[in-house]
Amino acid sequence: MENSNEEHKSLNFIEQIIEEDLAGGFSANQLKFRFPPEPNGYLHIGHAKAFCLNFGLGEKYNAPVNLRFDDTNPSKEEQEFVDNIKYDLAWMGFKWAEECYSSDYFQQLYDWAVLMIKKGKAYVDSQSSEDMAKQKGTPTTTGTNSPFRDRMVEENLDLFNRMKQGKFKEGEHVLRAKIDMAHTNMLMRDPIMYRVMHKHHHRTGNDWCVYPMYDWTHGESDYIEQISHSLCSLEFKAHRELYDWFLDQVYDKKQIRPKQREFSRLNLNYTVMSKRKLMQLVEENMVNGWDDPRMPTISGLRRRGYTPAAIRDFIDKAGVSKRDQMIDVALLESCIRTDLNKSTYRMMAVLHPLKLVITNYLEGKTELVSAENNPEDESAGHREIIFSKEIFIEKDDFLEECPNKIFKLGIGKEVRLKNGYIIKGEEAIKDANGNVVEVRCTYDEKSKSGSGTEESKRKVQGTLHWVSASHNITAQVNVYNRLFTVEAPDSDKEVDFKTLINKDSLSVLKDCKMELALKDAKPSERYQFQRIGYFCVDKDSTTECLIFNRTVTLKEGW
RNA sequence: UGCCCGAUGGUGUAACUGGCAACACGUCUGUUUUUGGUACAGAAGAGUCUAGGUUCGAGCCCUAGUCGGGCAACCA
Repeated sequence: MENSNEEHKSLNFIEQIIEEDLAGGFSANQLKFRFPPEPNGYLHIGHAKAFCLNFGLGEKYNAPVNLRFDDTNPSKEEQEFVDNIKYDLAWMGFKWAEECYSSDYFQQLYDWAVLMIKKGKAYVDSQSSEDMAKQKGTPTTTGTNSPFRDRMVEENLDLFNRMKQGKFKEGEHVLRAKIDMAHTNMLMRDPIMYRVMHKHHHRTGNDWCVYPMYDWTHGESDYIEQISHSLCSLEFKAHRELYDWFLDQVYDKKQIRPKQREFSRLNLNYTVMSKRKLMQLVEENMVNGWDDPRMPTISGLRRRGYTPAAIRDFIDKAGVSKRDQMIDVALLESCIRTDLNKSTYRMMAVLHPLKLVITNYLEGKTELVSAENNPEDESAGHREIIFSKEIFIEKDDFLEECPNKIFKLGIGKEVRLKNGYIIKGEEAIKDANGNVVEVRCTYDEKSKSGSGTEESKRKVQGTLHWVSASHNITAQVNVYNRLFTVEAPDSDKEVDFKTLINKDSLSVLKDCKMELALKDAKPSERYQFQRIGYFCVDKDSTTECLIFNRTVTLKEGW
């Protein structure tokens, strides 16, 4: 059918590059992408931009996307991180074509390096890193050649071989590409390709005593896997020149030549995104682990109650470009509200209970009231809730002298109890300090919700959620707020970001009263607590003590 | 001081390759509502960093400047 109103979704600049390549004759079935995390930390919302982009492109063009662990530095990398990264990606709903490891290519990389030595394109340098740093020059001054730069091929071959055999100590020798010590791009000044490391590798064990550097490894790995478009963040822009140079050393024109392109990384306000800083928060116990619901990690967001759909929607709305982006966390929150609004059951839970006694309600009487499970979804049906003479309402929903325009219960003021009756405040019982500890009220017997009576249709200012005082469960609620007090905790290098942590980022409420229907709630289930927000059952929850994490508040009015 | 990127409402992203600056989030109004939620209707808010130039016409092209970011790990 002709669709003249078809929404023309504009392409981001990466998609435009791909479209241009396609228009220029590149075959669509040669398109191939990759997501290349280093297994030295947990995935966070910033990585989500990269993996949603790559896997999203794979879905859009029906092209394979490899998951490649960039594991060239055994001193920082661990199997634990590999496992968690895979778990997160699978949870997000992404399917990789192949699970690859840069370490799978160590032999090929080594062989190529030997070839480069033979062609006079690489040499073994035997200086200290300090000396090499001095010779590197600065962005404005050229570097100087290493005294070992013109070693004989045979000597280079011999040394490199013995480096591999483990005959040297760490730091004694490195293999360098022979490019140009006067290059304006510092990365081109004879970059290091291999260093000696006597470390156990999570996959290759103790097979290797030399490990390749990122620049030498990444592009060649892309080439080996025949990746068509190698997408990375902006800080690698300057590396592109080296990426291409290394590729030139091994490139065969019959093969696909990978193309590196760079986009800006995603920042979220009121949090930090660097792996190093997140690691610090974990190690110094400022949070309870990588999956603490306050962390911007995928595992933290998951535990907080975020859904894959909401995260993907967020990344989609954030877009892809080449300028620094600091995205308002309100956008993330809007995405999860939109998703949860249509899917979650509405429940009644009182976080700060205040006892309310209906003086004219029969002692010992109970009745069932009907509640809609989800007004956004007719098929979700209804459930019944026990109503009784004594109930709990939210402390904050009672204001002794309450003006009519405020939607709360007051003395002499009427409100509706959700799904129940209209009540009128009569008396506030206080303790010695003047705190209200109980409220007495009367109810209008004819005002029962859904009864159809004139009285039930009365308009009152305010509808309160409630829980029967003798028919409820007590549960714990973790109320989470932003982890930092300022929008950009890491913007000022003079200020330690840890001093900017929000002291109220977590409050644990242990005496919350919830309706009986929540009794069998299971970990990771999500609910809306009416008038409060969205909550997710925590994984540490037990049948004896349910724990709910607040995902996000409802959009706050007034 | 060198090189490389970038600059569009508060935030983010568009503007079909030069033709009245749009969308989302946020903000504010109103309507509906047994959630101060949702839904719906509407409003405010940028004249596209600055100055020149090319052009009938520039957010898009050119030049210079300004501002922001990146680049000198045996990290990735």
